[in-house]
Amino acid sequence: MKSPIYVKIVEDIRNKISSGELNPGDDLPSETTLCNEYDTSRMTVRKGLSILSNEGYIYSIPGKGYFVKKPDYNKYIFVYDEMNNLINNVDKIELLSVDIIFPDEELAGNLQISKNKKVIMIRRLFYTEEEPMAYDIKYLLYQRGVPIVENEIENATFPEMISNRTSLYDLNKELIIYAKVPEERTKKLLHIYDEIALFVVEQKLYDIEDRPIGLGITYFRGDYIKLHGVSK
Amino acid sequence: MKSPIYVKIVEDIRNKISSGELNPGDDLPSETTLCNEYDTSRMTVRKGLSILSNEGYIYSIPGKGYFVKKPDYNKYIFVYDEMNNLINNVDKIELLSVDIIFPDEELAGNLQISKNKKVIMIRRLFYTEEEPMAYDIKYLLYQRGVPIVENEIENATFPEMISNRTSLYDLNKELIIYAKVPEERTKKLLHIYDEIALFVVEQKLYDIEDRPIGLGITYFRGDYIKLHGVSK
DNA sequence: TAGTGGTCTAGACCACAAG
DNA sequence: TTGTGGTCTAGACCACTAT
Repeated sequence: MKSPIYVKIVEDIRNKISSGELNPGDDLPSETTLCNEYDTSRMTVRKGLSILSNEGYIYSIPGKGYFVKKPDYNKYIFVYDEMNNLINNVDKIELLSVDIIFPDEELAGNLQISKNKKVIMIRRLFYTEEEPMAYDIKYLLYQRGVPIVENEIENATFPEMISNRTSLYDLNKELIIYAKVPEERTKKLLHIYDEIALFVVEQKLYDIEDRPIGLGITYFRGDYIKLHGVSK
Repeated sequence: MKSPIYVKIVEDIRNKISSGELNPGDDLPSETTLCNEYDTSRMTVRKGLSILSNEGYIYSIPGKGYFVKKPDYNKYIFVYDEMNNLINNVDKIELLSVDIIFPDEELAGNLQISKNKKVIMIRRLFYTEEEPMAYDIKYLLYQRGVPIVENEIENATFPEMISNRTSLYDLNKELIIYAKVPEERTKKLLHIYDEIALFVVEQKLYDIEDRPIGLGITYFRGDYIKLHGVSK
């Protein structure tokens, strides 16, 4: 029933911040002051302040003190995986092609390689309930000695595809999303006969030193996908 | 030049995890074992483990030990604000209307209110370089005594609009994004003459108890917006 | 020089898991 | 009963900031 002292400290200060009693830029009482206020040791006070700092409420400047931070009210967390979204999940995948190609200007720039480096191109079609819902292209740096296992490629998400050469813990990723009108070729692939918008997701993978590993572009039928994000 | 002991502990264990020497589900040495390995005190070991835990590499179970966590390789962080995106920023805003309305079925459901509760509807048009780039509608719960300051409404992002009644620290938010073909009315507003897709962002605001405060829908011209997200 | 936060110690007691 | 992590103490030394 009784909660730790540091939780009490966290709650008190958090309340003061969200109620407006403490405002962004204001300084907090010093650690020793809080030790006296809560009749506890410095390590306990620091544990509480460390939590508030991790939660983004405060920050500290050595030699000066703790200060209230401006809230980050434009940040959202999205869970994205080309196979699953808010309104439809992929239940069948057709592997259209796997090729070794030389990149054009744009792709070479994206992958930060010269145009004579080989690139693996994988094209797939995603289905849901027998209907094509997305056309997917991945470009991966070609690496000698790292075999392409078609079976694995066929059903893998992009991070999974490269998990045999880069640890998923070390992978940096980037998404760019936008809407666009489909071209004729894409309309055919996705069985689009009426006017339907495309929802495009470009996914870039980088290694731990931020060198590009791969580029993926997924063209979703606009009526088959919604992405969802939350603050906190 | 010399770094703290806990940093060394963090780096060592993080390396073991990303190199594959330690795998998801594996257990780590106990705190006392690490105390001996690094010839340091328990609080120092715990500081290191606490950082790894915050970074999502490990978790602990009281009485059992520390374990390696599966990486969260589908998570992305987006910074969204209806006024600014990867390719265009809003530089002029036209306030189309501010009305008090009664919600239809759908809106009442979204805001979790009955249909006889008043709702404020704000319609705006966003411009960039004299071109309309987005049509924006906000629905806010009507609160007696909280005045509508047109001047503030006109230029505010959604979280800013309600910052006088709910602390930005306590605000929970949700985004739903999708692509769609514009209706005739929207095409006129956004000066769309060719075929152009719409990029739609629905933004829901909740108070700290997750009660809805407002719903915003922004219809961007597809050629004027790209959103950007990163892992980590 | 006095005050601040950052690192660290060598103990302690507790609740909980497992054998 | 032993080992684990969770909480907490009462000190210490350091580097940095402000006066």
